[in-house]
Amino acid sequence: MAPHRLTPSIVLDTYVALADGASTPVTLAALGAHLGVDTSAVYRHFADKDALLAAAADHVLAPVTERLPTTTWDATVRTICTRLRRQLLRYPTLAAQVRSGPPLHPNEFRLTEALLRTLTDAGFPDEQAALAYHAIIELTVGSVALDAEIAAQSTSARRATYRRWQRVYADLDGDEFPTATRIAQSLYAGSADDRFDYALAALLAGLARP
Amino acid sequence: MAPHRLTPSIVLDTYVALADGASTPVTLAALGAHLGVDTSAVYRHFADKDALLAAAADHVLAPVTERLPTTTWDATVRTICTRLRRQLLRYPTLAAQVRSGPPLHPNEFRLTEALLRTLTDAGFPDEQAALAYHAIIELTVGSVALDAEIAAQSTSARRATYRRWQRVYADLDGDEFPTATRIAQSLYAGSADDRFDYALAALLAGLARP
DNA sequence: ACCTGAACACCGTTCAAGT
DNA sequence: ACCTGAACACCGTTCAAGT
Repeated sequence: MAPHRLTPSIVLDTYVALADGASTPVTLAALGAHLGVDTSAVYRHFADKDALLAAAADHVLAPVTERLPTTTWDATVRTICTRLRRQLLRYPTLAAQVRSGPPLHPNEFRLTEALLRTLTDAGFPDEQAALAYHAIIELTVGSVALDAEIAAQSTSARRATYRRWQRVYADLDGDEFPTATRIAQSLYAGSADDRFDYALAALLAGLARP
Repeated sequence: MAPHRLTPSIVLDTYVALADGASTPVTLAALGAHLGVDTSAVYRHFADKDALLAAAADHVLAPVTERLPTTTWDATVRTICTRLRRQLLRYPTLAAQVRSGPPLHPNEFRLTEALLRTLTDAGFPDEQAALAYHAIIELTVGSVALDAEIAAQSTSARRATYRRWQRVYADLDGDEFPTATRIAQSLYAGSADDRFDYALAALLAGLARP
């Protein structure tokens, strides 16, 4: 069925397709099955699974820096971060790879350049641009780690989960947890994307006025 | 050697001790060996490894809310976040557990209450307190996911790693990456803790002045 | 009642043998 | 030159058998 003549890019594309929306790691067995090839054949083209994951993770970041808006600096930053978050939430098993190390691949370099360029063009001195870059990346990439598990669920399942958590807080002992019980219905309100947007807006506002 | 009479808290304490500073998952085999007990004996006291991890993660958060300062609201928030980050960096294999779900254990409830209480006392309306809480947690817990791998290294090894990364950016093609190459020496400057403090201060400033 | 020990399923990885 | 297939190490989990 599938071609028995592998190339790195065929392996990569197939792996990315399998990782799309996958909340548990994609095994090499699954990859081999979809390629119509023995599990071990992949080792001809990638040193190990980690190398394949790294390549796949960078592959998925390509859309992040395409055709960026040039209206205001914070609109550009928000676009980059929203796209980055979106891609990482779509490929949760690759997001771990992006978190684990610094951006040392082509599309990650482009992402870094775009953010740094936007910040320095906006008037941030070099050192503050670097600190702002780190802050923005920590919030954006970090937020994915918190939201990934829930993002994989359907919209209705997600809302039900959030409601369940709200109830847990509402049902706590009011003497020990007066604030949590009182504002339980405000916790996990709206979507995770909304909460991220709010956090990013606050961070950018704070970075601009130190 | 070790007692063959297990209790949940003996299992828990031993597991936490093994997880201290461990950058790779602590296996049940390692736990059994240190307890002087067969691997499978743990299943008498915890449903599975996930339950053990959850209990260990919460156990480690106990110091976060002890004797909090009551000077200013942002000093309190910073103390909570610094302690939380510190504990999660110390136990990287448990940090993943904290990230994966919402705070639904005793010490996590205390942490949530302390943050929400501090924010509402500072004058944040309920809805904004909840959004601020989520933003603060995303940055703090998320930052650990990015810094954990490096934090496990010794100070000198860490500095060498940062210098290596700076050189990678400095050596990029200057035409395609003009900004990254120019400010390469400002990237990964100082410690990860410094960069986190900067990010948290900016976030808190932005949250206070929406 | 609690632990042991063998067994199983799963997964990444290696390597000699095939074509 | 490239893939197959068997084998290995590792890890979480189950369960009948021991005491």
